[in-house]
Parts: sequence; structure tokens; C-alpha cells
Amino acid sequence: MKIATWNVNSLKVRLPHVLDWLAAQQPDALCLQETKTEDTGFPFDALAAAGYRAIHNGQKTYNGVAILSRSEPEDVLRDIPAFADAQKRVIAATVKGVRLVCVYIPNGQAVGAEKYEYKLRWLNALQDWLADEIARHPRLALLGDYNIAPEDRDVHDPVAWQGQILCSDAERAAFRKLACLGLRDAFRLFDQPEKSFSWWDYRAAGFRRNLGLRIDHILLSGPLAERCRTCLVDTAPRRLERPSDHAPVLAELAD
DNA sequence: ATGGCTTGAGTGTCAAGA
Repeated sequence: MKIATWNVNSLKVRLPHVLDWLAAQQPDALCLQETKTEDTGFPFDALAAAGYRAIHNGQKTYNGVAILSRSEPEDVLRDIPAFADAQKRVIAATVKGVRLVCVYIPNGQAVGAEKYEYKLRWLNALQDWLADEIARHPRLALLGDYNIAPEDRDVHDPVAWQGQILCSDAERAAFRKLACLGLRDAFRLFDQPEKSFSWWDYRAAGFRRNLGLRIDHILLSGPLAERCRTCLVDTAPRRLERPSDHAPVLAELAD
């Protein structure tokens, strides 16, 4: 089973890239972030023609998350229960017996900003909910744009980024708390090339110079981590014309 | 040099991203 996550930075703009990537990689499920549309603008038909069902938790202009899958998604859930949030950042479903939780974790803007406090509150609510969700679904994968670079090796210039947004102690501590729930970073289950990133700034030729951060992740509960055979960042779509600033992350699980 | 680009909204130019 192949599962993946990709922040597409507008699904309307990126649909051709998504369709090409689905055809090339044939994932069983793909989690999307930043669809930036309501259901009325969501390309259900084009995805169905490509063989994918879609569930969406969308909003106008900002945020928006979706799960595409080749088989029927079950037990669909939108938003974190018991956490009042106007922003559409979570959708979950069970696909082929695996609980997929797709998240677009808040950016936070800057350490100390109001949006940063929201990010930390949001992460707390996520952890509280996931503790229950993992108990209910032992085979769980948490996929998405975390907006957290977990370690210095996930940052192109750790000195420049030290203590900054995406790298602050509180954000990294929140990431490590997810590990305490039994979730493991699929990417780090394997040897990986140095300077592996999943996001590069559009400005200053960030991708060409590989000035990036690894902020998109697939975390797996114990039973799924045992089944994980590969995990990689596919940088190919980042090279295309009009790319998303994020690249997809893909994990393969043994049956 | 706190910018650089890209998107959505909407027709001016800004907010937001990370």
C-alpha cells in the first residue's frame, strides 16, 4: 500500500501536476493540503476519471484538506473533535484498514505572534485527540504539512533558523510528543540523503540552491512502522513549470 | 537589504505562506 502527502498550494492551479503524479506513482491514497477552495470548486470529476475518490474539508482562499483514494474511504471525519476552529485543516478516513489522518498544521507566522499561540494550542488539541484516535485505530498514519522541521538536519541553515518559526523549541517539543503517542517518522526509519527537504522558498531560487526545510511528514503507529518498506520525498514535481513550493512525500507499506 | 515569489481576492494592492 502506497500512501502520500502533498501540500499543493491551490488545487485549481496544481491539478495537472496532481493528475500526472497520481498516474506516475499510483498511490492507494494521497493526502492534500492547501486546496484553497470550497467543494464547489473541487475537481471531483477529473479525479474520478483518474480512478480516485475524494473527500474534502475545504474553505475559500485558505487552508483546505482532502484525501484521494482508489478504494472507498470509510468513517470520514472532518476537523478535530472538541476543538472549535474556523480553519479547515483536518480530514480523516479509513482506507484499506488504515486510519489516515491528513493535517495542515498552522504555520505560526513568527515565534510569539498570536498565530504562534494558535499553532501551539492547535498542536495540543491534535495530540489529545490522536491519543484517543490511536486507541481506536491502532493502524494509524498521520500525514501532512506539519510546518515543523523536527531537527537541525531537516534545515538547510540551522544557525540562521535557530529558534525561528518552524524550528522553535516549543514546536519541536510538540513534534516529539507525537512520538510519545507511538508515532514514528517514516522518513527516518531509513537511511536518507543528507539535505533532504520537502519545501523550498519560491524566492531567491530556493529549490535550485536546495535551500529548503523538511516540514512535510508521514508518521506511523507501531504496527504500520513495522510494515513500512520505503519513504522518500519526490522532488520531480518541484522541477515542473509553476510548481507547488512543497514536494510530495511517499511511503510504501507491505501488505 | 526582513526582501526575494506565488496564490486568491478582485481591478487596488494586500494578506498569507514558511
